[in-house]
Amino acid sequence: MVSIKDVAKQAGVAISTVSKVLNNYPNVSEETKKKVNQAVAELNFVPNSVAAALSSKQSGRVALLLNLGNVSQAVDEINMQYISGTISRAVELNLDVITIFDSMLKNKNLDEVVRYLRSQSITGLIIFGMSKDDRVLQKLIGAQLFKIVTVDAPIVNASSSSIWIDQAAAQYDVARKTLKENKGRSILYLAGKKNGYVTSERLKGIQRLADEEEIPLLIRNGAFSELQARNLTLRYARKKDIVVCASDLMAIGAMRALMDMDIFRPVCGFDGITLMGYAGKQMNTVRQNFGRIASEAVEELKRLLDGGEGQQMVLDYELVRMEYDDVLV
Amino acid sequence: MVSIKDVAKQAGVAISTVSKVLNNYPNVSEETKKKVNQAVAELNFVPNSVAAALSSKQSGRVALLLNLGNVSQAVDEINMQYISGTISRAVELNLDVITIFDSMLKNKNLDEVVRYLRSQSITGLIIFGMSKDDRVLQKLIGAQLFKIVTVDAPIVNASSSSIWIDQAAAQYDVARKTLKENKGRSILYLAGKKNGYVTSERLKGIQRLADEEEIPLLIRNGAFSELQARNLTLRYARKKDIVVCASDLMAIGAMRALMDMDIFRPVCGFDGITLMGYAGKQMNTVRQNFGRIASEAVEELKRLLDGGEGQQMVLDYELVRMEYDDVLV
DNA sequence: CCGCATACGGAAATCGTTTTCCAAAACCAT
DNA sequence: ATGGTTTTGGAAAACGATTTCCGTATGCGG
Repeated sequence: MVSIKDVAKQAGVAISTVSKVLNNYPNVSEETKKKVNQAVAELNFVPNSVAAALSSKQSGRVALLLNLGNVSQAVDEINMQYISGTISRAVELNLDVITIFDSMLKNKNLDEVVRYLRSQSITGLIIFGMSKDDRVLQKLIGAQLFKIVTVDAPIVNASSSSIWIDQAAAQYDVARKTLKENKGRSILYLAGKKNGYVTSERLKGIQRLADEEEIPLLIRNGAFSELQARNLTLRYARKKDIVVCASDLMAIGAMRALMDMDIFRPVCGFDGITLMGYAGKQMNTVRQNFGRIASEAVEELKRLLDGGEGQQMVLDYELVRMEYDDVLV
Repeated sequence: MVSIKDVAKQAGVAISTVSKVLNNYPNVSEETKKKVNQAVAELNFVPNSVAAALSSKQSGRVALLLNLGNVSQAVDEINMQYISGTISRAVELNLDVITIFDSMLKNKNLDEVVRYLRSQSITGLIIFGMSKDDRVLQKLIGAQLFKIVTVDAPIVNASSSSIWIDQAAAQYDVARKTLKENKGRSILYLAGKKNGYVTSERLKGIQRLADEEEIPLLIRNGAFSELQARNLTLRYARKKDIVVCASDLMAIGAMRALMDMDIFRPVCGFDGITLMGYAGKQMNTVRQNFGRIASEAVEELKRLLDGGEGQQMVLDYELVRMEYDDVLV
């Protein structure tokens, strides 16, 4: 393997000089640079990032933690956007991503998880969709070994940042829009998984709407499950004017149930996934730009790794109405 | 940071001895092992894999190349199964995966791609869904720097293996089943993207069926696109008894078109993705177990990295009939 | 032309392992 | 005891970069 040493010899300069040229250090004359670059080209030299990491003690390695949740269509789409968004931006920023699923962490003891990350020289973590009191997350923060960026799970400390969209506002907005469009006077709300951050935020949003409008609000826990949403809809939808769901998948379940019952109720969802187009009816939903969120998360992590202070960022969302034609490719 | 040196001191042995214990080398007495392990525990020592990689020249780093193709729901689901299948197994085998999307490679010159992989000390590649004469793939093989496992793109050489399912047989089977169940006597076949390996294999399968049954076969190129499948169905479905599609997504497009036309034709797909449940009708399809394929690919790569010879593997598939209840969670 | 400041380039230590090679110790049969 | 194996443990040289520190050119003003 051709090393920096060979380049130095070929260029007739010292090893350290080559390193300086390679890393754009000052105090190297143009002439020397040229010599070095030529030697690099001639020898087709590629720096060994492993050696560089060891030497500089900066691995540039970052782990991406994903919550596979109850595996489903919807989650796949979201996770793929997270993954591709993260990786693309990371490569641009010269970070090196290894992907980890929470399912790989379950039934492992927490120390093992930390050991694994440490052994991999991982210095930064991007964590998607993990509730803020998840024990894994707590352990990772507690270890104080990593810079952490969480998405949709606000944590506050100097070496961590959080990014989220205002779930309460979004839930409020989409429900309100649906309510107004249909002149509804009561709401069936199918909530997400218990104890989740986004679940409780969205609950706040819908609660605020009901309070402001002074209309009845029936809340049932649908746990982000299509089947549960379906069953709850079959059971409760007749009694309320509109069905507001904490996720698109649930909205689809609700819509299907309504079609089976042969009654009409406006339904709205949350997430803006493609599957919405297959629900059979138009629906309002909240589009979160997951790719962009991921990309921002990477940038934020980079900032932390470069010594920046932790901060909180709120990104925007968009209300959309989805139907089949929107997804056809 | 606590290093192997500290462990050696604490245990009262030499560095090399610690290393031997850590890596299960022979010729270390039980007693010494115990001392070392105790020291490791006391100091909470975690080996630095970067240093190990540099020293041993075995990075254990592997890249996973994914074809995002025309980004869609279906592709997301398949890719997620590939990714999670790959990563889970890789961690078990102590390989270290970095994920790359072909979209990150487009409009990069090929040398850059190789340089990137080299600089990352990547020694093995798992490549999903890339046609065998893709220029990137060709370049990677040509570089002779990597052990490669391709999925659904047979290549033959000593440092490469390929895994695939028998696309022709699967296409034949599912189409035949659909034909027989419905006593059809003619076929409209909507094919996949031109020049793809799986496309041409599946074509062979459908062709064989038509030949054997001595029935008319109309082939149109639908490029794995839902919209194209829809349009082609609108145009040609009346003339044939059944519609055989080269992918589930196309099958859904076809089914929707038929519903719009208000005529009935049996449709079958290929892949077995969840989305099929939302098509509105039951359909036959071929279920490929993408997770298992990924897992096998990782094992095969490990074998290659350990010095094994390249080989070809054919995995099995399964005919299924999918409907809404199958996907409800 | 001298002296001083600055730009430039090089020698060498370092990062934390693995691995080779060798010496010492332990064992065994005679 | 002796000599010869076999275990066992240690010293030291890699691996391929980065980075610090220092000495020498170089430039410039006087």
